[in-house]
Amino acid sequence: MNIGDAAEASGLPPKTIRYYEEIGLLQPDRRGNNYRDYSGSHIHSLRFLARARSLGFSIEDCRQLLSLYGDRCRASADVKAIARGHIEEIDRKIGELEQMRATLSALVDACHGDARPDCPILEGLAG
Amino acid sequence: MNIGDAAEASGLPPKTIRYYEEIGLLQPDRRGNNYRDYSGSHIHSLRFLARARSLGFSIEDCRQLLSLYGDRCRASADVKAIARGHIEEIDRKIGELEQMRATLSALVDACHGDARPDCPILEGLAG
DNA sequence: AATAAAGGTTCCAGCAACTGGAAGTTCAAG
DNA sequence: CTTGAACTTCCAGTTGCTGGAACCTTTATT
Repeated sequence: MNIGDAAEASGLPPKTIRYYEEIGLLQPDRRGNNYRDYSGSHIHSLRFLARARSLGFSIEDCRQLLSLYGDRCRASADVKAIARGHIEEIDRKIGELEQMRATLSALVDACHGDARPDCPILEGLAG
Repeated sequence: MNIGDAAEASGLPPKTIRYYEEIGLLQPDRRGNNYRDYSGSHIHSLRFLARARSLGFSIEDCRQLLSLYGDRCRASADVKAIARGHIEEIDRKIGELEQMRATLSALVDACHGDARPDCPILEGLAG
């Protein structure tokens, strides 16, 4: 299967798939014409990667998850630990964003937002 | 005022301050020895930038906000529009993260997380 | 059979917003 | 006078791709 079809099948752009190969996430076979050749299990891995990335896992997390995915003797505890760590990270980010949102939205509410130059938002930023 | 003191006064690292200069956010004076020289109003701008960045405004947003901040004839509506746009962006990000969190946390809850290889998280990622 | 279009290949550059490090001034203290 | 801190510039690396150039192979059309 050519990279274009692999892209179609996995939902990842060809560029991204080549990039994943470059950083050693996934090594496809090569055909006589030097074209990459993706098997069913490659496609499976690509879809796995696509989902893991869409859930916000870092590339390094993905590397570990993929390795655990391919390890028939893995302990589910290892996977769970990575996922838990990632949830904590997500919670941290959500917290930060909500903090920003609250501050910002207080400033926006205080601003009349018309043609006059007086502006509580800028004043708030100026401190 | 030297860059080290400006860093101290603004809370931004010297590297960041130089970077802001490089991208044209803020032009300090130069002394005879080629050292950068920051005035009170420079410090004010740096603190403004530090706060705006900590609220998640992009550098380009900051550039506009800083320009509005320095414009005595600005309309507060312009500022409010930028801030509103940014809040929307924050809301979008929060939404995405919460979506991820929900999916991920369902997977984590389904995973027994012990020494056995059976793992709903990996199965979920595999699709 | 010739050719054009589509899809493959490599490599290099760039995005955001810094950050680290090297190599070379200049300044302040003892 | 020397040591060390703080300053200068420039280049490389971070994360995770993405765009483009230059070239090769396959496929479709004439």
